[in-house]
Amino acid sequence: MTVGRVTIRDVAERAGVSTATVSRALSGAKPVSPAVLEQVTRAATDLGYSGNGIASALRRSRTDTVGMVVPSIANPFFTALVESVEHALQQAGRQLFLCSSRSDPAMEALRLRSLVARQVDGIVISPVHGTLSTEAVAWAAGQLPLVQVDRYVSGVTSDWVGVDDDAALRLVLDHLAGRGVRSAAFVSSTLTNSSTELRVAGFTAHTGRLGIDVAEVLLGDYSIDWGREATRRMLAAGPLPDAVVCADDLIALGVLQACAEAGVSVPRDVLVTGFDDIPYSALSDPPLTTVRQPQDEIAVEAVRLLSAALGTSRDSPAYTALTPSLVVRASTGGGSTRPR
Amino acid sequence: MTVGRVTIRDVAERAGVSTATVSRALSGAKPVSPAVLEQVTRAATDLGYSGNGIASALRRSRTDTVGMVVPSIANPFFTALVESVEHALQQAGRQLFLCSSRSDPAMEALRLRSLVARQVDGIVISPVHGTLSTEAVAWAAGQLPLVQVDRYVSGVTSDWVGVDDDAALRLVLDHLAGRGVRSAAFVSSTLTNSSTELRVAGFTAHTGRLGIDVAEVLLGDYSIDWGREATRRMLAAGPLPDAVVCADDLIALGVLQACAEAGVSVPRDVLVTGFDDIPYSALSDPPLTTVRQPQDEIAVEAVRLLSAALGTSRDSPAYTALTPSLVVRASTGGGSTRPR
DNA sequence: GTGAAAGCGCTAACAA
DNA sequence: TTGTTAGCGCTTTCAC
Repeated sequence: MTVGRVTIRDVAERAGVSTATVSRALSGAKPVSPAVLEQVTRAATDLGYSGNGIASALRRSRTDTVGMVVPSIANPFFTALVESVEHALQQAGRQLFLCSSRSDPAMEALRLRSLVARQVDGIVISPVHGTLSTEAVAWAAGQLPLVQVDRYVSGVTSDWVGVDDDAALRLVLDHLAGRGVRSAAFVSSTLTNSSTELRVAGFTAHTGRLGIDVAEVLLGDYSIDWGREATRRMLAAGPLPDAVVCADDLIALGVLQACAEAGVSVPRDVLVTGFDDIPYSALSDPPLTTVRQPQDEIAVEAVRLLSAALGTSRDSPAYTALTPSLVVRASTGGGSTRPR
Repeated sequence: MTVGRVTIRDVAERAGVSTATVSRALSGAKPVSPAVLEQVTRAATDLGYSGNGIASALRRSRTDTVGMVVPSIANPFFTALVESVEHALQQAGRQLFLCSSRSDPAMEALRLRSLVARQVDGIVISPVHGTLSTEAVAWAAGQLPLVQVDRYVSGVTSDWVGVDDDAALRLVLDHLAGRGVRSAAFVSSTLTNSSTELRVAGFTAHTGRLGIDVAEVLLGDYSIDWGREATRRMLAAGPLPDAVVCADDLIALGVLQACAEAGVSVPRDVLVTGFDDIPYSALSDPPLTTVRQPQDEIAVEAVRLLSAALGTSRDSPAYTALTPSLVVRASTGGGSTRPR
């Protein structure tokens, strides 16, 4: 039911003061005499006054709201990141306006335009695409403070916070080498964003360093379906390598499922690793060895950078790569150092 | 970098017309001569004009934005629902402002106040608590159109869309009875919201009808951890019943994990069922028999009801319970009707 | 089809 | 400490 909205004037009249005083009393921005404060508070609650954030935002030209754009909210990695960011913002008295770009650069551009039009104070974004996202992200970064997380597009002057992908692949491949792996395939998304590129590069570099044979590099998208599909293709083409390294946990879960369907035993016949450590990676059959991202730290750092940017005009951009860790589970033979 | 914002006046000056004309040209609300349209469009793009949604919202007193409040965005059921709602809204030219209440009524009240202050056009909410959420939800429903989804609080005059929980439990228990189950436990969240209550009631009613012995009803929260914990308690207390019925998939995944740890075989020693059909329920060990919610339909109907409410002042509230379906997987012995 | 002008609800100078 | 006043940027009558 839409009731005729009660405005600050109604409260002012009832309290017998000016609207300015009501504003000051309710916001607590300027001192107000105790008696008046009492009057105003009474009047406001009596009338059920709840303020008009739009009018306030227009006048103050700030909304105390930060926009966040992620490629997907169905991916548990991003939902965890979103929760962390929301939590960090709350400490700073800000709200989060969340948008999903559905891995579509056009949708992403739309979301960015809309966030800028809505005058959010800043933006946290994990861009969809390494190049197709550039224009929109660069434009938005020119309008207001913007921090990229997890992924970044090149050619945009903005802060970035994410994980050290090279270090992550080093952890994974050192671990696999220790398990006696001599050949490995990499299942990833298409090379359309920075972290994917860095992971593929890391895979190539560290297999090279360790003398592990690169059986195959399959590029699709970050989904369970793609992991399943990629595995079917590999199985159709011949025997699997010693290990299948995946660029995220969803892909790895799909790989595990396809292996189970095909009667391929993990870890006996093949070792499988994921990336992100989403909650479900501990529950699969077998549980998944994976790279844990410090998403809480990523979120805190992103919010810190944004808050800093809200004050100053422009510092030189900060690129912060946080250190990942390896979670060893049964999909690579578990915690014991049993040789294969 | 915050550039001095370009306003409608800048565009008007450059195009040599009035601000009114610019507004009409850009919004397409009123007809404008082709020549002027061209001029204005040029000027706008030249200057990189992007409009001020706040000012527009204040003037038009509508934001074309709908707020959504869910208990958790970590729960895949809610993220799927959110994606569906977002998609449905997009068709209607509206945006979604998403908030998580983190299963906390106080946080929920905060979010609702904030959404109302931000003048969203309407609200879609899945309330945290059957009684503790009432005040805030009722207040918000008094301010603007509001639709409850999945769960509802009693005592609030608003539309509701969800699933028929009684029918769902009938599906589950008929299936289990067909598998020869004579005793069953129910693992759920505490009875603090409508759908939980209805699921427990459905469990009680249909076990009674089928002559299935109710071994235990354990109440905690909707999480993997609680499912694991509840199972450990049952195992500590004695042998498990023939089946463990869970109020959602997260709980069921926890139950499966605890069974695996304890060396209890599913489905040989015990049958397990979930609720929601989240993506990971097909990937667990064993894959989970579960109730599929028609979340796309729920979302579409919720948005339809909201759109209707935006026009009219008040219809009598609609309670829409959609029909669920059963997805049979290995955790209850799979699709075959192999008797136990 | 276009312009002038009023004003959405609020807050920040500036006076008093 | 409080009131008066002037807008924030936009849309929308109301004239022309």
